[in-house]
Amino acid sequence: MLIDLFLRTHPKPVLSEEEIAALEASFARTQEFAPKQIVVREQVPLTQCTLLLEGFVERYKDMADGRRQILAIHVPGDFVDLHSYPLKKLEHSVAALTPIRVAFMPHPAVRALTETSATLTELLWRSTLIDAAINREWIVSIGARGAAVRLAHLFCEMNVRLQRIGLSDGKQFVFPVTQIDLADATGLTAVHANRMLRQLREDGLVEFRGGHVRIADWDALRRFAGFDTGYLFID
Amino acid sequence: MLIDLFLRTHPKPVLSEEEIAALEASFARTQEFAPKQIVVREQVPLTQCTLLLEGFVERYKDMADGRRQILAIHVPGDFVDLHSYPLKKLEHSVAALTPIRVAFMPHPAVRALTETSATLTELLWRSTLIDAAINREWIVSIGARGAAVRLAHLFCEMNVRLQRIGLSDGKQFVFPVTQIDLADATGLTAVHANRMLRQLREDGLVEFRGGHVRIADWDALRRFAGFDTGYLFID
DNA sequence: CGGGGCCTTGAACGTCGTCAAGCGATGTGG
DNA sequence: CCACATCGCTTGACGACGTTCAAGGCCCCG
Repeated sequence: MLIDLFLRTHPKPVLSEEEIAALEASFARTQEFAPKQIVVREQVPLTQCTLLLEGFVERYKDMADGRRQILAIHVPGDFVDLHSYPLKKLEHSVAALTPIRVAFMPHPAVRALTETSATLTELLWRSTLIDAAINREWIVSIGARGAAVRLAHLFCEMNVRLQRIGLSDGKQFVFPVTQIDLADATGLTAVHANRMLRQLREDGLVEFRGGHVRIADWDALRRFAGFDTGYLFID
Repeated sequence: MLIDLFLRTHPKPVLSEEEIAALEASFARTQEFAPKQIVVREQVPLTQCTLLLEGFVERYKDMADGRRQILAIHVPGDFVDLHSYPLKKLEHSVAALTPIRVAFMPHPAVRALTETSATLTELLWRSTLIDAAINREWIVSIGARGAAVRLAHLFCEMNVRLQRIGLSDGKQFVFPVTQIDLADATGLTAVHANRMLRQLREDGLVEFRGGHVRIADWDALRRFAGFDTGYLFID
C-alpha cells in the first residue's frame, strides 16, 4: 500500500475502508529520482501531487545573491507538494537528498476525493496545515533561538518524525544531509554550524557525523532545545 | 456582505452565485475585540473559524525565556484561523493589534461547504496555503536576509496586501504596529530595528513613524528588499 | 593521480544584541 | 491640575554571537 506510511503519521481523522481504498486508488504511478535531482521546480504549472515513499527530500529557495534557504525536509509518508493542488504551482523547489521513490496523485484525482468524502478532504487539508505549522516553528527557531539551540531543535524534530515511521529508534537515525544543508536550513553559515555541532557533541547532547545523528541524552537535548511536540500535531 | 474583501483577495477559483451565497450564509455572528485582546489562544479546542472584517491582528508565539515571535500579520479579508478547521486547535495565539471586528464560521458549516462544492473546498484550502507560503517567505527573510532588508521586505509585503483591499494607495498606508512588534516579527531587537528604520529613512527608501508607512521610492525599495510578489499568489 | 565536495580549525571582522539613559506623549490618581 | 508611572522611541557604548576569509585534511570518484 502506497499510503501506509502517510496514514501512520495521520491517524486522524479516521477513515473508512472505502476511503482508504479510494485514496490508494488515486495514485497514478511511481517514479524514482537520484540525489540532487529536482522533483518540483518553482513556478512550473503542476498537475499532480507527489507522495514520498522512500528517501529524503528538501524544499528550498535559491536567492539572487547565491544564498539558499531550506524551508522543509520531508521524510517517507509525507506529501511533498500536496499544496500544489489548490495553488497550481509552487513558489519554491523540491529536490531529492537521497535516492527517492515517489507516487503521483493527479490533481483531478484529488478533486474527486474531495467530492466524495469530507473526511478525506479534512485529512488531506490537515496534512498540508501540519506542514505549515512546522514552517511556523522554523520561523520561531530561526528568529528567536540561538545557533546551537536551533540545530538541537531540528534534531529533536527529525527524531520524533522519523520515530513515527520506524526510521529512528529514539536514540539514533540516519539524517542524510551535509553540514551545509543544516546551515541552509537554520539560517547559519556552514562554518558556524560546524562549530555548534562540535559544541553539542562536547556537551554530551547529540552527535552528528556523516549523515547520522546519535542522541547522547534525549532529555537533556529536549530541554536544551526547548522542544515541545505540540506543533507536530501528533494524535 | 461579510466575504467581500476575502473574495477580492481570492478571485480564483471562480465561484458561482450559489457558492458565494452558501459561503456568506455560513457565518454565524460577528464580534468585536479591543487592541491587545486575545482572539484565539493556543492549545484551546476550537469549533469555529474567524474571518477578519476590520482592523489588524497578529499571530504569535511566546517563548519560555520571554522572547516573542510574531508569525503573521493579518489584514481585513483574511481568515485568521481557517486552519483550525482541520487542526481543531492552534499551536500559536492570535491577538488584536487594533480594534477589530470579526465574523465566525462554525466548523460544521465549513464541513458542509466542503461537502457541497469541491470548488469552495479548493478556495478555502488555497487561502490557508497562501498563508503558509507567506510563512515560508518569512523563513527566507529571517534566515537569509539582513536586518534592514527584512524590514524593507515586510513593508513591501504589507503594501501589496493592503493595496488589494484599498488600505494602501501604493505610496503610504497605516500599519498599526510598534517598533517592538516589527522587531518581534523580523527576529530583531527593538533597538536594532530602530536603527535600521532610521537607515531606511535616511536612504530615502521608506519611512515608518507612528504606525504609518510612507514609501519614498517604491522601485528602489523593491530592489533593495529583493521583493517579488510571486509568493502571495495574486491572480 | 588529480579534482572536488565536505569537514575542520584559526583569526579577524562586523552585524546585531545588551545595557543604560533620556525624551516625549499619554494616562491616571491624588 | 499636577505628580508620577508607563509606554514607545531614540541614542551611545560595549560586548557577543555569528560571518568571512583562509588554509589544510580527508575521502571518494573519475
